Amino acid sequence: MSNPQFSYSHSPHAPEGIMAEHQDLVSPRKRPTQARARRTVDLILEAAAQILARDGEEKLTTNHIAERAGFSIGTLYQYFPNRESILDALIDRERESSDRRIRAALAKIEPGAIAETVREIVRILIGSFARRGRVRKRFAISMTRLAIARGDQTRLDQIAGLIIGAWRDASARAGRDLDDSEVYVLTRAVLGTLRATVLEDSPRLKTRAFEDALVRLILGFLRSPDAPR
Amino acid sequence: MSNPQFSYSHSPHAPEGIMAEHQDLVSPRKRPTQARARRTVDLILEAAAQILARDGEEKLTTNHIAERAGFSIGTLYQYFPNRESILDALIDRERESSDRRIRAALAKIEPGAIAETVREIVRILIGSFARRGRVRKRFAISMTRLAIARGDQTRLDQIAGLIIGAWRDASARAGRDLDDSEVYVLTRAVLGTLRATVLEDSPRLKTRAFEDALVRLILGFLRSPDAPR
Amino acid sequence: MSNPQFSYSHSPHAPEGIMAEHQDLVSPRKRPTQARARRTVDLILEAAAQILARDGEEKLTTNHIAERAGFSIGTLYQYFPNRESILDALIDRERESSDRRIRAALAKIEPGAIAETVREIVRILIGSFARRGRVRKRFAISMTRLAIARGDQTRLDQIAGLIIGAWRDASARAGRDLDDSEVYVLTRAVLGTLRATVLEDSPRLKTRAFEDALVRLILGFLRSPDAPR
Amino acid sequence: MSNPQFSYSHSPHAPEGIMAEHQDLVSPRKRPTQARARRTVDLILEAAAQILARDGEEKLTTNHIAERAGFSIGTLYQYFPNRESILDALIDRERESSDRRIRAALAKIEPGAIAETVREIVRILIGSFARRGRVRKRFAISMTRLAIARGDQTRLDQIAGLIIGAWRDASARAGRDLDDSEVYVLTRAVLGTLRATVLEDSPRLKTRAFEDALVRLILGFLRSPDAPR
DNA sequence: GATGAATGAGCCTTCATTCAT
DNA sequence: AATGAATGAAGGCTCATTCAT
Repeated sequence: MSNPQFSYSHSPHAPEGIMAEHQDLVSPRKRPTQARARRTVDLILEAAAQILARDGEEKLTTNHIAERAGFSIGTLYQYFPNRESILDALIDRERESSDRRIRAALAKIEPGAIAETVREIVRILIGSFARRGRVRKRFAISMTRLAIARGDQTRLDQIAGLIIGAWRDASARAGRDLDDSEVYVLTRAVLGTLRATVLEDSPRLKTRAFEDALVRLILGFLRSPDAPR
Repeated sequence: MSNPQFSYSHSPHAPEGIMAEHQDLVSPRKRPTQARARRTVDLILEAAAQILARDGEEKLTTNHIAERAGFSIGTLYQYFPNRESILDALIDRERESSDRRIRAALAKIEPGAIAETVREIVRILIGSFARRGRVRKRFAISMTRLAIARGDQTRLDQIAGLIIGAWRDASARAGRDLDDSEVYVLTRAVLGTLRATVLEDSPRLKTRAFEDALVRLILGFLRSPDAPR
Repeated sequence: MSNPQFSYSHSPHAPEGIMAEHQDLVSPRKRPTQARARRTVDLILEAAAQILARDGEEKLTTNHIAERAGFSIGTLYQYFPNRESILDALIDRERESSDRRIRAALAKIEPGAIAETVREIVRILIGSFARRGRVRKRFAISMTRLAIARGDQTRLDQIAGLIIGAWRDASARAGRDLDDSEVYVLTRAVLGTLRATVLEDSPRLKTRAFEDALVRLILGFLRSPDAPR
Repeated sequence: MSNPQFSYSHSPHAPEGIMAEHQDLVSPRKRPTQARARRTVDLILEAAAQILARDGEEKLTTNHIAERAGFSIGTLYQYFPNRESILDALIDRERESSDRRIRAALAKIEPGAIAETVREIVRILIGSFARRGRVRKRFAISMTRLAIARGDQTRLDQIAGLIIGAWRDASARAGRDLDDSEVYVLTRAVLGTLRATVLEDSPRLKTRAFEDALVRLILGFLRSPDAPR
């Protein structure tokens, strides 16, 4: 989370108690303690997401958001201290829902032949990116851009780490373990490919050939004879 | 080049003689004919690059550019029809200088063992991105974002294609050739990794371990037994 | 009315209840719902009218209007989507007040000898233009120019038509009726004369001789033996 | 001429010698004494006229004019002290050519029956306005607007006066002569009608019915029994 | 005589944010 | 709690005009 002290996402996993006790100048004007308030925040975020999807980033103004959400601009500022915080909350919301989906899928993988496990993982990742594309291409792209601009690793990267871990366990490999740089390169390679495919809006994403190539990339890397020199 | 008839980049490869005979009332802008004018254009682009590097994209306004360049806003608009065109010219300039460096380096590679060739290529690419990183991380990020937003594949992708080709020739491989999806994934993986490393401003970029891992990624992919399953 | 769905003139004839249910992101601007807002719109229009009168068309900039009205430029744009719409509203306002006055006067004419009726009408028209002249010659000129530039027939033309109709009824003429071209020429002649007199700022406008000449023009035309030649 | 001390029109009738001996701050930078200079001025005016006709008033900028004329902006300012003076010169040029045409046509009218004479005059006037429309509607409208904005009576009005005079002679009328107001109204009525027809871009202008109606307007006025009351 | 690079006030418009009601 | 009127810095851009070469 980019600013853990100031979260607007109401995910069941996000502890609500971290919030500051008293509000300084940058904090929200009002703490959404009541059910109605929570609903208002959701409506505002939903409006923002809609605008991002339908009209694009440049239309994502505070006034538009308030209007689309059906509130006055004043109300919006009662829940968010500034425009930035709305984007933050939006990104958090997105990331968390994405996280949940991937975690759930990973939990279902049964340990087995390494090739099978990798393919399963690849499918989950592709599905994760593809879903975004399905909902709203524009939204996905914008969210990615915003997250990157904010320096967010998009929790997917962490998850990618987990995947490596999962794979590590699943495999009964002989040779030495992957070192930091190798993990780093492998995750960036896979995620970078997926991101590029989404950004380019390539229809390849859902093809079998694409999946095969990604599997080949990972397995080839893992099975490669130890570091050349 | 986004607009071949109206380029501001003075690359030795760009024919200078295409100048239109007659400009109508809606044509972009005056073309810099005098030496002073040419220098002005360069100063403007340089100022834009500086702002991108030091202050970030959101400060890249026409007024700031003009100010930093030491000209009045009117002068800027004598040479660029609008803000967009400045970005275009900047991207062109960047891409061309990058292209030249990479091409020059590639030309020096001597055919040899595939592993060596791949390592050479990786070094060239890393060098290419490292230089960017050196100049200004922010600049690199912005340029990449701008190029992507414009649908530019950043000529690096084409070059990546060339690399694959070069590799193809260099190797006396038996098995079948790479198909489209495989080339796609391989280039995106390598470039994606490099980009991520720059964006994250990771010190890894210049380490031997990183280089090794990238080489392993490529060779592992190439040597992988044909399509799994 | 140039844009009947979005009128700023609070004429008693304009139904106020047409307000759109839902405005999308590109809709003009907020509609003045509160009393304060309504007053603001009026002040803005009043300021525009003043500037037109005192400083001329070229000073009629959005910034000047806002300043003279005593508001910030932002406020102006809360109620008008662009400069154009201010001019439109101004023209509407002018035309409606002019219409009302003329209609009211016409309603008072009692049927009688044609010569008397024509003279009454002429007096009403002169009065209508004279009032304009009183306010501000510059304003009148500008309004006329703007209205014409917009393709507006300035409702006066319609009214001129009504006059012809009224005259038609009033007279028990034998000969054939006026044809299109004749009506056209007669209205343009009368209105053209009045306009020229205002534009030239001629003191003639309020003289008896001028009134006589206009009456003579009209009666002469109407009584003229059928098609010459 | 709006500013007799500063004429750029090279009509054979306009005495060239009135020009000020030495140049003050507002005067042109250079007196076009040589043939080449005169040609330059003509080219500039011609360019301005073309832009007015093809692109409209809003494109009539000094830079555009210079460009279209094939000169640098600097050269333009060597012959005209400012934008205004170009418009003035343009209007003069137009008016003079129009004057000449009408005078020439009037000279050919042979004295005869009043009805015939009036019809001849009407035809000349219609032809004068129609020609404008034929060449470039936009140009005619713009010129008229510019002339009016400048308070020019467009010499046509004077000429209209001459026409009345001509008619006066031609007719062997009994009753009293026309008084000032009557002349004023009659000329404004005729000219106003013609102007309106051009501004409205009405196809009526060239019809026989229109001509008939105008004739009826004039004759009706002239034959009308003396001022009522 | 001619050029064209340079100027900068000023135009229209947007939008995040505040605050009185 | 909510409203929405008001704000004003800032952005992109135009164009008449000047002046060194």
